[in-house]
Amino acid sequence: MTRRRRVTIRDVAQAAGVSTQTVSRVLNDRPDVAPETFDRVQRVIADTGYLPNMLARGLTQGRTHTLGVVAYGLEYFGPSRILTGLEQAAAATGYSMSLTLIHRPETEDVDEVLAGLAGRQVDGVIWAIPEVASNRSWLRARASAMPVPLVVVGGTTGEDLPPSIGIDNRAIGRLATSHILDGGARRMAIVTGPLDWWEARERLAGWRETLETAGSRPSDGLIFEGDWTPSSGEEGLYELLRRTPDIDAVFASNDQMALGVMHAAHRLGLRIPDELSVVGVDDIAEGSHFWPPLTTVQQPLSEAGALAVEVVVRAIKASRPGRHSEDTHLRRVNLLQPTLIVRQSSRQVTPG
Amino acid sequence: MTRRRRVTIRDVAQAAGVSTQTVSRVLNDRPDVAPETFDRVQRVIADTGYLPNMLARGLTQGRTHTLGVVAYGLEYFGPSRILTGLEQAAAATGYSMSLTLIHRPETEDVDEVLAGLAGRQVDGVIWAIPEVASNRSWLRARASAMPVPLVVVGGTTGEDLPPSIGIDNRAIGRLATSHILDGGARRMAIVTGPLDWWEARERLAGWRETLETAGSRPSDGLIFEGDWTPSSGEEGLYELLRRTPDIDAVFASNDQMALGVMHAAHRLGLRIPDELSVVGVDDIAEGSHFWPPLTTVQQPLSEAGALAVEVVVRAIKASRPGRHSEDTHLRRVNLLQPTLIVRQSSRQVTPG
DNA sequence: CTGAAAGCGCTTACAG
DNA sequence: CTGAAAGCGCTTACAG
Repeated sequence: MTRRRRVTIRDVAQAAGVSTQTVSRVLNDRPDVAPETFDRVQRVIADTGYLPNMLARGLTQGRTHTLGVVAYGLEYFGPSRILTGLEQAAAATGYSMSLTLIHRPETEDVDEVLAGLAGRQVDGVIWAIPEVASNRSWLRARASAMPVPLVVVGGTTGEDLPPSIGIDNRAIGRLATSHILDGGARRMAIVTGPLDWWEARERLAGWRETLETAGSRPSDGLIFEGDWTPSSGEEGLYELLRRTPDIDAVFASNDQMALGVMHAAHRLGLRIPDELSVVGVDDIAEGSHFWPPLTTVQQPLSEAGALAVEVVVRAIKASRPGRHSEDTHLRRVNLLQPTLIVRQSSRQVTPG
Repeated sequence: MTRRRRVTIRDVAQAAGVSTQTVSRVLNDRPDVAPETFDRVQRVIADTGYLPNMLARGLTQGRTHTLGVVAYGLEYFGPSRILTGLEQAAAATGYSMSLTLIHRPETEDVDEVLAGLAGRQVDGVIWAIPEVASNRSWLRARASAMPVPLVVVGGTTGEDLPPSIGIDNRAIGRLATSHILDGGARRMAIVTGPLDWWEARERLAGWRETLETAGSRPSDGLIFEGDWTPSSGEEGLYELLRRTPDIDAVFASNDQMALGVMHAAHRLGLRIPDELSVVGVDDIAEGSHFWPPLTTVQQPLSEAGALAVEVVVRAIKASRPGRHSEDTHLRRVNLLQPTLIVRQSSRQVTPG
């Protein structure tokens, strides 16, 4: 299948009997074209199926209307939702998306990823990698060297880092923990995510804070470090019960680990929620049909993605020549609030 | 933050005291450069942090090393795995990925999506949209009008359609059904996906075929059409039992619906697998920790994504001038085989 | 082994 | 309202 040469602006100009300049005016909807000329050119464009070459346009205009997105772990719930939010907001704003996936969140060879995006002349970069280990510190150096704005989604950033959009993960821990306390729990354990993840540490901190405020002692024996998988949740409950047999509630830092905890409870013959309250995080689609249906904390993930696009697009516009306004309306750290979803895996306040 | 002007090939040439032409030779690793010159230029490149502008390169070379990917339903298991496979294979082959998400699989306004990709000069397109309703028929017309190769992943295509990579969904139905029959089921129902989906119809056909071969009658009363969600699985079991009270096994066309079926069974006090065998499809991460752990059929999804990249890249190379070889080594329809994963939700063959 | 010229397909000032 | 010229940042023949 031989592909024929593509139609160019010259072909259109020739067919319409005008200069390429005039065709360009029509393409860009400039006002100063005679209505008659406009129509004629438009007709030729439709007839020939002409499509402007965006490479050429990008080369002359110095912008590509493309956002570079660097993400990790599309197979997980959070990242895939964030990405969906990103893509839709980008499309709605007229940007297309160049996606690069990272294999490990704490990887260090992202220099070439950023270089690749810069070489492809993206107008801005959205960094959708969770904060793990020290992967934020090298981002600092890289981000300032980038020729275009960069925004982080999925965590927080400090003073000298790019703007960020994240979920208030400490609030997640507080919401889950107070709900469990309200249900009358006397001994609440936690299965955390990997503690080199910021999100995992924050959820733990929220749990700890809330317990302390309530006058309870969040001892280390009540903490089990999982790895986000159902298996680690299962293992977690076994281990926690071994250490502290009278546990009557578990806050699992995601729904998959909560499922593992419930699985272990079933094996041990522990009734949920009567003997063990279980609360997760994420609100995965399966949660409402677990046995029993899982109480969980929902995060506004696609909203975070959408906001990231909004912020980076605003930064792009602010950085264009002719506009040297301070970006005061750009908050640097944005934290969105989670929502508790109560189902049957947690004991409720008993009236009276 | 004012961004300084980017370094161009001219800057490098000037600093190294050579022509841009020579710099270009170094960039592209051409052999005919004096070693000394090569080193000098390379050093300037490193010092200045020069990055070739890919737009300019694409404009002159007529290729962008970018693949356009059109996908649907990233929040679902299948699509997200396929996308992961796609991205990794693309990256490994030196291609970057321009991602567009569709909101409904049977949508008709994808003309502008394809036009957008063509305008951005992608070297090839991967169409990762499931076959729903008549969305393949309009693809036919569009695909042949595309100036670059297009490959479909996630279904099959006919004679006059682009090459396709898919999973053998009929085999999925057969695998699940024979496994259930082997376990001694006497009355097996099915909860299908939406029947305007090719995958759903094929899994149903595999179920039907297998039952017929076994001498059983796959009556319509044993078929419930779900919508892939856990809720529809739950509703499905209630309805099926109403119609046929002696059902002792259900093949659910995905794991989420299988979860819904198990949920309904728990509510009804039906023991799994003793009174009801349940088998799903997908092998989602949660399945191994359902109660009981779910028997399921796994699909090689990321392999399908990787193969799609391989096929489209081969087509790209074949379509480049100077190479008019028939693409005989390119099978047009590729069907990958699924694998059964046996856990505890299905009755096993009892020896003796 | 190296460079001057032309061109990829557009848009941006600049004239008229 | 419209066009001739120059240029975006590269690479591709073509000379030497």
